[in-house]
Amino acid sequence: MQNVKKYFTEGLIQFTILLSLIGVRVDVDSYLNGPYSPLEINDGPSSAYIQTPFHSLRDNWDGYSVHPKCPELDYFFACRRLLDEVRALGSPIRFPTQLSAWLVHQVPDSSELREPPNSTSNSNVSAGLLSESTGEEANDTELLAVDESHTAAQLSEPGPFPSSGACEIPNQEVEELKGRIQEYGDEGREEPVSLTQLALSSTLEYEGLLSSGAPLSSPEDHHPPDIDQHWSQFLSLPIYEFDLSDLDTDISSAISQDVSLRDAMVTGSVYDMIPPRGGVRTLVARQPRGPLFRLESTNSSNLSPGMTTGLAALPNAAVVNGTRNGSSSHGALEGCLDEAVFDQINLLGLGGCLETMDAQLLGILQGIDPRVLGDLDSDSGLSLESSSRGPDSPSASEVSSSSSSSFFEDEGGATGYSSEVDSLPSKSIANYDTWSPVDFSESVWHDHSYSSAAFSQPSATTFPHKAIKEEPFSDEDGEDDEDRELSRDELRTRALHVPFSAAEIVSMPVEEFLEVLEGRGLSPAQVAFLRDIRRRGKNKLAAQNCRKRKLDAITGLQEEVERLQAQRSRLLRERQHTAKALGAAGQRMEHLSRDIFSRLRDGSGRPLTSERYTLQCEANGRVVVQHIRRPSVATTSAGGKPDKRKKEKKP
DNA sequence: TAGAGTTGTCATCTT
DNA sequence: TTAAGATGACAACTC
Repeated sequence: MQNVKKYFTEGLIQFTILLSLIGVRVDVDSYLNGPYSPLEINDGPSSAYIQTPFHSLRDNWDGYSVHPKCPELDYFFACRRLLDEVRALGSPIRFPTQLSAWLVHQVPDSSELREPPNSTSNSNVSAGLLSESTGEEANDTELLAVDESHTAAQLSEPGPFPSSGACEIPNQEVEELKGRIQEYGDEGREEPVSLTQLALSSTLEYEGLLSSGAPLSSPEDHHPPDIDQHWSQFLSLPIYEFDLSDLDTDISSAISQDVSLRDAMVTGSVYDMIPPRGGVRTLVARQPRGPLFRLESTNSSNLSPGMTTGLAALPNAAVVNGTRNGSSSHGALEGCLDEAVFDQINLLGLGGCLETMDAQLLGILQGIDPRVLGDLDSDSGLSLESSSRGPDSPSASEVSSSSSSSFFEDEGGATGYSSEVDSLPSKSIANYDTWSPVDFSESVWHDHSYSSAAFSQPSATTFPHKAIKEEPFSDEDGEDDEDRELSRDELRTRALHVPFSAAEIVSMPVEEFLEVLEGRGLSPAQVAFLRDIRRRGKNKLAAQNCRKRKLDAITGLQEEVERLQAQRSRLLRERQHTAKALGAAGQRMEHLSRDIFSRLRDGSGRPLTSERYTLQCEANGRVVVQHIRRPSVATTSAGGKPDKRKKEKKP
């Protein structure tokens, strides 16, 4: 209340002084009804424009003077500052910025603030203002003194500037302002919603805040919930809301896109089920992803016997646990996983008999659509090329012929269409059973660090190789089918009578591999060959992983680009919205100016016109009526100098 | 048949 | 020093 009295007293004194200086008569009694009446009429020169920075005005928000340490000079500096600002308010371009300073705090109308600050409301407000102004001019003489006091008090209400987030206004003042706005609105001349849109001081300032990333003051501490909501919707929060919403969006989109990505570049999740060796599970480089499991679980219902055999070779616990672990982070896929697990368990039940698989089951294998096998191969991290090397593959004969021609033929370039995994049920396995003292079923589960899909596929090596040899995948020439199913290294392995398959050589731990090299009495050629096989196999997987990572990176960057584009478009919309709000505020300011001028009278009792006078808002919320000095009237400006000095000295 | 995509391999570098 | 992994480049192949 002391602040109110202070402003009242100061305003009244200034008002009286200024009136005496310019000779404008104002019905002072009307202002005595209101608590605030710092309406001043300044007739001083306004040639110079001085920009008033927001930060320099912060000391005035709570009614403090410019120099709180010098109370005795408050009045002097306040008046001087007031006059300076009045002079500085000559540029109409600048007024919107100052306008926002006080309009921000007079907006709060609960009913209106709940409206989203959309362009529709702005346009409506603008239209309403225009229509009101026309009708109001005709009713100038009917205005009441009480209304004048309210209007003047409303305009003179001291308030914070938006540069600090407009959070300093007390709730009491907010409520008071609400009442005034409502009272003013009851006259059918106001739509506070337009003022709420002035929360943005200017588009540039808003962009500056956005670009600088400076957190806008949270309105939560001082504003009613409706104001908070409005602010969060309209002003600063978009920055954070963008991020959060975009983050959510990105996550969801990333997941959805991940599905397609995984489908496009499926890797062998089957191998994630490989039980750990020595209790350490390291085959997790190919992360078990939801879409991958979904894909496999979906396919599990249509699993071919080939897949069945592959899964059958997996220990039950390993399959279940591996699947569970892999799906731990994909709760939404658990249903599919359960289905997949049950399918796999069922298949495992079948797989238990696979060790004694006979020609009857292999006959089923013959009925497998090669494309299905190809899909299974594609699901593995390692390309098995079975899809391209099916019985119907046109290149099969070529590979077969080339590979059968010479095992030591130097095949430069890509030989990626040789199937190593398909070669597993091959002669090398037979040789392995004959030669290798190492338990193959154990070596298959060697948990090598590199995530190979292909080398867990050796579960297929649990096939009775004899049966496979007896029952090739194709009913065509059996020998050619076998050969073309073998990779180059596998064929070489067979040729060299190496007691290991290429898959084993690659998948076995380095210690074991060294033991093989040293303890087998292999010839130097065989040793070099085994090293080459191992190197190529590992490099093949490394290349696959590398490509997968590259694709992931590309996908991630694409998602980032999409997210940033969406954010940019949203910011552009916000800027448009802000520009509209600013325009509406300007129209409203014009309307209010006309309203005030229609209530003011000069010394001869004539109403003030906007052509001769202009309203300027000060930092402390006071409104000053300033006489417009036209450049053409040079003598007037010369004569105005003494007035200015007088005004400056008067206080 | 040209071109894009896939895959294996090699060479090289880094860890 | 060696093994393993990562990655660019190339070639073969498929579609």
